[in-house]
Amino acid sequence: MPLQQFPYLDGLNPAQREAVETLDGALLVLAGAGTGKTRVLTTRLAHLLTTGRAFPGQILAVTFTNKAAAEMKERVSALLGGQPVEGWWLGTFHALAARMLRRHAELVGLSGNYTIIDQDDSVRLIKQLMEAGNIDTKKWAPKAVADAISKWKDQGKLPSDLSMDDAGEMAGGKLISLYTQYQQRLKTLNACDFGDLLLHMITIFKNPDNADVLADYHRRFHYLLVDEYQDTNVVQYLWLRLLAKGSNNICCVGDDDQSIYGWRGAEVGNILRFEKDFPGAKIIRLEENYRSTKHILAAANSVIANNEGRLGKDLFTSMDNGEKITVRGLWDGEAEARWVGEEIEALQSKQWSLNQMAILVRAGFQTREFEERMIQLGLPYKVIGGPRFYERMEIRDALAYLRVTAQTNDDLALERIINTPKRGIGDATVQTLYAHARNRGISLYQAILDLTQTDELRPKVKGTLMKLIDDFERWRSMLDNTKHTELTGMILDESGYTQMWQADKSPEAPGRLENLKELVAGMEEFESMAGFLEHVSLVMENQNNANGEFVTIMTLHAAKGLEYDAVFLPGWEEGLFPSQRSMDENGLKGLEEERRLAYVGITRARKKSFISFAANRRMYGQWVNAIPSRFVDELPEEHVDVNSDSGLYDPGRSQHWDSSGFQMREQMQRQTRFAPRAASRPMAEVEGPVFSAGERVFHDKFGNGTIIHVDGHKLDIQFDGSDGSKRVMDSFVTKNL
DNA sequence: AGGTGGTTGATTTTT
DNA sequence: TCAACCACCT
Repeated sequence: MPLQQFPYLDGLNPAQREAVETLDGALLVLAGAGTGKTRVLTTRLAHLLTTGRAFPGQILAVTFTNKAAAEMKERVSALLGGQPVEGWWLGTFHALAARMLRRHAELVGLSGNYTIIDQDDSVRLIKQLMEAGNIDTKKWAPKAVADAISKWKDQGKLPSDLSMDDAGEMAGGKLISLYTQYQQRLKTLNACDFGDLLLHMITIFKNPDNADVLADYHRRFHYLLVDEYQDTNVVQYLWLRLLAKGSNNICCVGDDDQSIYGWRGAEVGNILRFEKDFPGAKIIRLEENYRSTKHILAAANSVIANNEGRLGKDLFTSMDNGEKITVRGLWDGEAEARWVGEEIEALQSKQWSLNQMAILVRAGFQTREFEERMIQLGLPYKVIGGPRFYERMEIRDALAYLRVTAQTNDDLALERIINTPKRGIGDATVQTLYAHARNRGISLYQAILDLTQTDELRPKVKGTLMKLIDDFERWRSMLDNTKHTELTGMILDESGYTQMWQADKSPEAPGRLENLKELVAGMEEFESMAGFLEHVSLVMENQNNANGEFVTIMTLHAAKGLEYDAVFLPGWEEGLFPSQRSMDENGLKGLEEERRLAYVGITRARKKSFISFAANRRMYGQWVNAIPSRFVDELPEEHVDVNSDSGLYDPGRSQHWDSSGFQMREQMQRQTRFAPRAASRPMAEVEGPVFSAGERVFHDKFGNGTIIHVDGHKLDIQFDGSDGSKRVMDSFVTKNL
C-alpha cells in the first residue's frame, strides 16, 4: 500500500499504526496514559473513511462525554482536510441510544416525543411514589432509592429480573415494588430516565418479535468504535455486544489502569474480560508515553504495580529524566496550601504559565483552602465543577415551561411551574390533582383537564387552571409554525415568568434574567424546540470558555484525560486519599480504584509533580491527625525528592505524632514561625507493644478488630463489622486479651 | 409566604 | 464546621 496515500499515518509508532490499520474483527487497544489514544481513535476513523471501507453511515462511534464526542468529530474532520463528516453515528452512549429509541419508542410503550428526565426529576418522582405508598422518606432517603434503582438499570436489570434477595431492607423492603411503580409512572408521563435510554433499547433488541429491528442495525453498522471502554457499565456493554453481533468489527479503546468510575456502575471487568467476550480478539498495547518525564512515569508505574488484576502494561518514554517528584509533608492543611502557593509563584517566576498548572484534589471540600490561599496571593485560579448552567433554578423553570408545551404529560415539569410565578395554586390543590391523576392512572395535565370540567375545585383556582391550560394549548399550537426562540420568549413573557424576576429586588435577579436571555440565545443553533430539548437533556456539561491565565483547581476525577506541565497532588493522607469510605464500602476493590486515581493524578503531569500531605487536618470542624497515604510509600525512592517540615516524614520509616493534634498545632505553629526548619520530630519515639498480624486489638474509635498486616508502626486492621481494612498507628490500639 | 431554629450528615459525577 | 433541609411559626 503506497504510504503517501495516507499522510495521516506518518508519525505513528508501530503499535499505534497497527491499531489504526487493524480494521476487521474485535480489537482492544490498551492505551496507557499519554500514549496517543485520541490520535489513534481519530486516525482510525479517518482511515476507515479514506480507504472506503465504510461510509460514514456505517460507523458507530461511542464516547462517554459530549466533550469527547465533539473533540473526535473535530479532529477527524481535520484529518480529512477540514470537511465535516455527515451521517455517522458518533456520540455518547446516551445520545445514540436516545436517537435509536426515538425511532422505536412504541415498542416499549412510549411515543417518539418522550421526555428525558434528569436525576433531580427522578428523585422527585420517587419521593412522590414513596409518599403515596406511606414509606417514610425520613428513614429512607428518596435519593438512596433512586440510586438503587439506577444501579439496577446500569446492570441491565428490570424489576422482573430481581428477587427479594436483591431488595434488601431499604424502603421497608418495597424497593422492587417502587421500581415497578416508577417505571409505570414514567410510562404514563411518556418519559425516560438516563438508565432507560439504554435499558429500553436492550429490551427491544432482545425481544424476538422485534428481530428485524436489531437486524436492521446489524446491516447498518459495519464498524463499531468505543472510547474509554474501561468505564462501560453492564447495560452499555450489553448494548454494544448486541450491536456488534452483526459485523463483529468492534474496536474498544481504554485503559484498565484508569478505571475510576466503578462507584457509578463502571465495570472494569468488561475490559479485563474482552478476549473472552469476543473470541479471537486482538489486543494491542500502546505503551510509549509522549507526555511525562522519566521520573514521573516511573513513579506512576511503580504505584500502579501494586494493583492486582491488571491486564498489565509497561509504559516507557524517551523523554528526559526531568526532575524528581517532590514529596512534602506539612504540619496542616493551611501550611500545605501556603507551600503550594509558594511553589506556584516559584514556577511563575521561571516563566511557567499558570495555565499549565493544576491542583488536583480527592474531594471537593479540599478546594476551599487552596482558593483562599490563591486569593491571598492574588493568583488567578479557576475551580472546575460546581453548579452548571442547566441546573440553575431559572433555567430549569424556563425549561419546564417548554417541556410541558412540547409534551403535556410531563408532570414533573408541570408541577415545577404550576405555581411559579405565584398563581395561588397551593399545595392542597396540587395534592387534589395528584390524587385524581393517580386514581385514574393519568397525567397531571389530564387531571387538570378533567377537574376543570367539574366543581370540585374552588372557582378561583379552577379559573386559574383553565387559563393556564389555555395558555399551554395556545403555545403548543404554535410549535410548528413559530420559530422556537421566538416562541420561548413569548412563553416566558405571557406566563409572567420574566416579569416575576423583573419585579424581584434580590441581588441575583438581574443575573437570572441574563441567564434566561442566554438560554434563548443558545437555542438559536438548534433547528426546532424538540431538537433543543433533546440536547438539553443529554448535555449537562459546562463549557469552559474562560480565557486568561489561571491555575486550575479540580478533583482527580475531573482531571482524567487532561495534562499540565506542573501538577500538585495535595492531601495524600490515609483516610482522605485513599478515601476511607471507598475502602469501607468496597474493600480491596475500593482501594485499588483509589490507587488508579493516584495513577491518573501522577500521569497528568508533563514536567513536574508535587505530592503533599498534612499531619493535621480539620475535617468537619474537628482536628484530625493523619498519617501519610500508603501511596506515598509506594513512590519509588529513586524518583522522589522528600522534603518535609520537621521530620514529618521519612520514607520507609515510621511516623509519630500525638493524638492531641490541637495542642500539637499550637506548639508547632510557634515552632515553625521561629524555626521553620526545626529538625526535631514532634514527638519522641515511644516504646510501645509490638504487634503482629492475626492479633486481636481494640481501638477507641473503631472498636475490636484483627490485624491483617503490620508495617512498622502502621497497622492494617480489619475492624469487626466493617468491609475494608483501616490503617492506623499502633499507638492508638491496645491488645485484646 | 416568608423567616427561623434545629437537626443532619458530609467522596468522586456524566448522561 | 457548615450548609442544606424541614418543621414550625408569624
